[in-house]
Amino acid sequence: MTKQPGRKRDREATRARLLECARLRFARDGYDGTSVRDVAGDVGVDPALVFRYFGSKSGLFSDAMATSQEAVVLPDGPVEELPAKLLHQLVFEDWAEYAGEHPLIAMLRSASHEDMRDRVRQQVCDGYLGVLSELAEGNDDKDLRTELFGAWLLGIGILRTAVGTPSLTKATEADLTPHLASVAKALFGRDIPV
Amino acid sequence: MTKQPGRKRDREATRARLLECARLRFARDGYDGTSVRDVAGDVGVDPALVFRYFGSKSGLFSDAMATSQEAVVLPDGPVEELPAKLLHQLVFEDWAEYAGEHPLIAMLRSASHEDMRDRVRQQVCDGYLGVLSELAEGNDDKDLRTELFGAWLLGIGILRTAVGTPSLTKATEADLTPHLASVAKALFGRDIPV
DNA sequence: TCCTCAAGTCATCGATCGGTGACTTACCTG
DNA sequence: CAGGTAAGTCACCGATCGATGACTTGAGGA
Repeated sequence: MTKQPGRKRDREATRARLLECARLRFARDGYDGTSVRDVAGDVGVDPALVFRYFGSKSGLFSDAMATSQEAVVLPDGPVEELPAKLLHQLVFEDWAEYAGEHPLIAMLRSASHEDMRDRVRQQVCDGYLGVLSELAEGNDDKDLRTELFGAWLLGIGILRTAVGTPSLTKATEADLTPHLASVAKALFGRDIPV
Repeated sequence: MTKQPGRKRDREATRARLLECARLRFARDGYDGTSVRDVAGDVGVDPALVFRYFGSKSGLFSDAMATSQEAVVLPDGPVEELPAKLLHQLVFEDWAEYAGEHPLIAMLRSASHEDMRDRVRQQVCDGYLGVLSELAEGNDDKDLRTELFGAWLLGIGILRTAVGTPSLTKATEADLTPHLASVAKALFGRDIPV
């Protein structure tokens, strides 16, 4: 990712590399902890180029997070397998691109600005909660129970990666699956085989 | 909280006011988003005084968070009431001193530095998880189930205050208690009246 | 080959940050 | 009332930040 004197001049490729490095930096160090010079230095390019391409630092941030949203692939398949799949994706998948943390958890680090909060909420609601809502039945408080289950998955991810609580950090996916099933049954009122 | 020309020169009182305003700033804007000049301006004092009292910005941060830890009162009483009390304290109590958010959730905003992560982990483990562990029985994975329940409470707090998910934001304490009971029963294997 | 236009660079600005040391002011004591 | 001491202030430093505009360089077409 360092400057290579003989590389070609390719606007789109350079732009993509800037976005990639920006995603990693913003996720690992947060918005304030990342400077435009850092990102440009990772790509091996002059910092002024970042402003030519993205207008401002917040523009770079928005574009980087917008492209990251496409990278999150929501699982499909039988609804009974959704909790296990979401747990795997939120907690156990190796998000090397985001310094080992899930993008959502990493984004919370930069949630000081209001637009970041809106983006996280939209991604959570339209993405994960929308998938999870297929699990809930009934009309009374379907959405609430869905969000409660999503809160659990998010809390597990945060305690594991951001806080580093001992038992959850050591736990394997197999250690969590039985509890995943029992909590899913308690919230959704039906058996969820995992 | 502005400068009052006729106020007395009281080192301890000024120091306490600095810590109070620092806690609010750090919680609301994060470590990087808070400047020493901001905190000093809130108290109505010269920024240089902050360095005279706390040595550095990180010293101010450490002292502010150390004093905040004492402010967290862990509930006691019958173990059966612990989940409801913790839920109230983590989610529904009005933490006006910390811009409406629970200190733990606010601290995650400043978790870019490593010592912040250690402090949050220590506070979670020695505090909340220690209290919750009285709920778990058996020896197989007592600690894991305790952390799983703590993860849920933390996730609820984050979805409510930091993400702003719709149903959880609107939910009252009474809306959550039945689900709190069922999940506690699922994880701890015994009835928890709430 | 040479010209053109876009990709990329360079120099620099103004603001703000954490931090330092000399200075001034107010309170307490004798 | 006088003077010492601690609380609080002032001026300033070096570094870094986001951002701007003029400049240079390289690749492709006529």
